[in-house]
Amino acid sequence: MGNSVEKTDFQIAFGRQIEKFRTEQNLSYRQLAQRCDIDHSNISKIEKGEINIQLSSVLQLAKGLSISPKELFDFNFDLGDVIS
Amino acid sequence: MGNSVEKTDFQIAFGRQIEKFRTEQNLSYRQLAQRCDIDHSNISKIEKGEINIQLSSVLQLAKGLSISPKELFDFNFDLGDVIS
DNA sequence: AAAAGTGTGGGTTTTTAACACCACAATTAA
DNA sequence: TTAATTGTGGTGTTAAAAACCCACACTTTT
Repeated sequence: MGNSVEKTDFQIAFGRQIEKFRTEQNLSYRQLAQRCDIDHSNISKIEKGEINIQLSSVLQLAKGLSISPKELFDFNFDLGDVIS
Repeated sequence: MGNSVEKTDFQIAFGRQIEKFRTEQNLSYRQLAQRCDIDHSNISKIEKGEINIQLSSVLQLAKGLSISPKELFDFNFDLGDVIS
């Protein structure tokens, strides 16, 4: 039932970044979706850390938010917590 | 024959970053592979921009190179060139 | 009140990367 | 010379992202 994919802390932190930039710009899921060619329902899942997106999607999100990919990763994250 | 995935400028630029950090630390593919749980042959492909890796792999690479994910994206890239 | 927009979740199909290998030529070290 | 290491390709399997759709309760706008 439901998700076979686990949420990782990194995915969740990344998702929060997307949400932060999206809300700063007063964009809805559907509006951002239109700008970056990602389905609005998937953007919801990305923000909640439910999917492990690819590099191409990172780029699309950066484009849709008009920021550099680097800024999307501008958050604190402890690499020591990475399991494998 | 060969690759179904096209190299994008972004993948290539990202790959160059990996190569830069890896060579700065005098690591071979196999040495980096050991540190980040990614097969050495795949690291070769990532550096050449041949694969569209996932967020989890970005994190593994950052961990293997002992740098923040943000630094991996610290390169110039013109979002205006993004097609879709 | 009606219409439009919102976040959210479900489901299906197609695409594709991760993964775990193997093989080999060239280089470097013993 | 032999052995080890390196970068580089190829392959088949499997899990999951991406793309697409829809539906619904709730809020905002008209």
